[in-house]
Amino acid sequence: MSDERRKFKRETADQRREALIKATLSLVAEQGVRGATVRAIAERADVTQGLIRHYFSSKEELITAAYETHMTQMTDLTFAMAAKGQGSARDHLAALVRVSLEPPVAEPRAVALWASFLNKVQQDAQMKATHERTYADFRDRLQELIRVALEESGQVVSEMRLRHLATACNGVIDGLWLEGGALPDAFALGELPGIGVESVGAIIGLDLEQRAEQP
Amino acid sequence: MSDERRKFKRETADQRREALIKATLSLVAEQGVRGATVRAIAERADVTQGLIRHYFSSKEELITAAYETHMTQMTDLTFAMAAKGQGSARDHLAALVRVSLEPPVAEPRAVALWASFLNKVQQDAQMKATHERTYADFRDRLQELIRVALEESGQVVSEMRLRHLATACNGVIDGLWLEGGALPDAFALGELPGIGVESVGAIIGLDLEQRAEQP
DNA sequence: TTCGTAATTATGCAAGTGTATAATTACTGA
DNA sequence: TCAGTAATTATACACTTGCATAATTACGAA
Repeated sequence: MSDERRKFKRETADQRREALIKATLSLVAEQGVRGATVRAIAERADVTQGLIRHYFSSKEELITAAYETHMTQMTDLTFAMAAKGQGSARDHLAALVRVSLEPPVAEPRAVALWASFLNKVQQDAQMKATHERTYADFRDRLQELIRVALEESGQVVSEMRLRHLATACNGVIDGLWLEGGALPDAFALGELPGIGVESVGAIIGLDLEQRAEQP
Repeated sequence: MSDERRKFKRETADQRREALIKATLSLVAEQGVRGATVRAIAERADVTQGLIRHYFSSKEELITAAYETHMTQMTDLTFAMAAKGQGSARDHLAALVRVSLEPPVAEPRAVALWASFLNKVQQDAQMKATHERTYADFRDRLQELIRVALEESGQVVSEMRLRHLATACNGVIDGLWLEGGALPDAFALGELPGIGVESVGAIIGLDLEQRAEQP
């Protein structure tokens, strides 16, 4: 029988890193950090385990890189999708809320990843930094949208008040995002975006559900 | 030197089970399910590892029991604290929201536990059942509070509408609870309960922040 | 074509994992 | 006081884990 050595193809460093990170994320989503062993990751990326150490100085570093990749992609994807429809600022804000609470942003897989990483985030300094950076990034962008939407309706609010509103809206959005991913069967289709738009509208004092009038 | 066998004291089955569950929960909260090894649990409960198998047929069973204990205690504690002040139904509802978003209900430890268990909950049938039971329990109780508060203000709503309102409020509360525990530094003291009361009030159409008038 | 080298595989190891089982000992009831 | 027994400790085992290192091989440069 074939005791032949396994054939392989050389890939660029970027391709291999990406493949390893992708394999890691899928495993963490399915089985938690616990299930993301070097052997399981290697198998899913279709390489042997030794290669992981060739691209990452430790498994810890791979996990950290995977987390960073995931978080950044999530935030970017969310704002990119919300920016598609070019309407009033109020519509833009409403769209952001909706997009944040629908697939592919809000889904069990993404929440499972978030939950699995939480422990490590609280312990590892670098992951904590990534976490805080992406959180602040999202809230700042949200705050700007709120500011413009309020100005559009003739309201001018203080910077402090604006920060408070953004924090509150961010809390509700993130919260519903988590809830939806953790309990996918608890909400009807489209129910969560509806709750989110209603709540955010109530907090900032704008009716987000009514579409802008036709010109 | 002493190669003496370790001294021990016999305890009741309940005490030992409780101690083992407590040790398990503290380890899971700190280090995730990964850190809750039989040896670590035994050490923290001040017994040797063999004893775990004497009280639980497997480590899996211990984890499941710990989850069940934690979830049930959380729900009961929340409603017990909210029921303390005996005011109007509206005040009672507002108190429930506040209590849910303050320590000791809302704190990093509790959220860390929730997140650590999420993966296992999605895979293990028994844990999934516990999860859904406690969720439904909380929402049903919340729904009843909302119903009475609305009736008190002269409103009668359909059962369907009531279920929708309870789902929405539960989503916001759970969401903010998660957010607060995951990002303890992102909110000022008392900010989260304020956001929660405002949002829940907006959803059901009652001003929860204004206290009931003195008689 | 051939040769050097970096990418990849293969193998081994020490530490940690859950579980099974045997050996002790603290307590109870007579 | 003194067995009996269940609670507890001690030990062993097979398996998995991350990591290190040696052995190969694919591919580009000359």
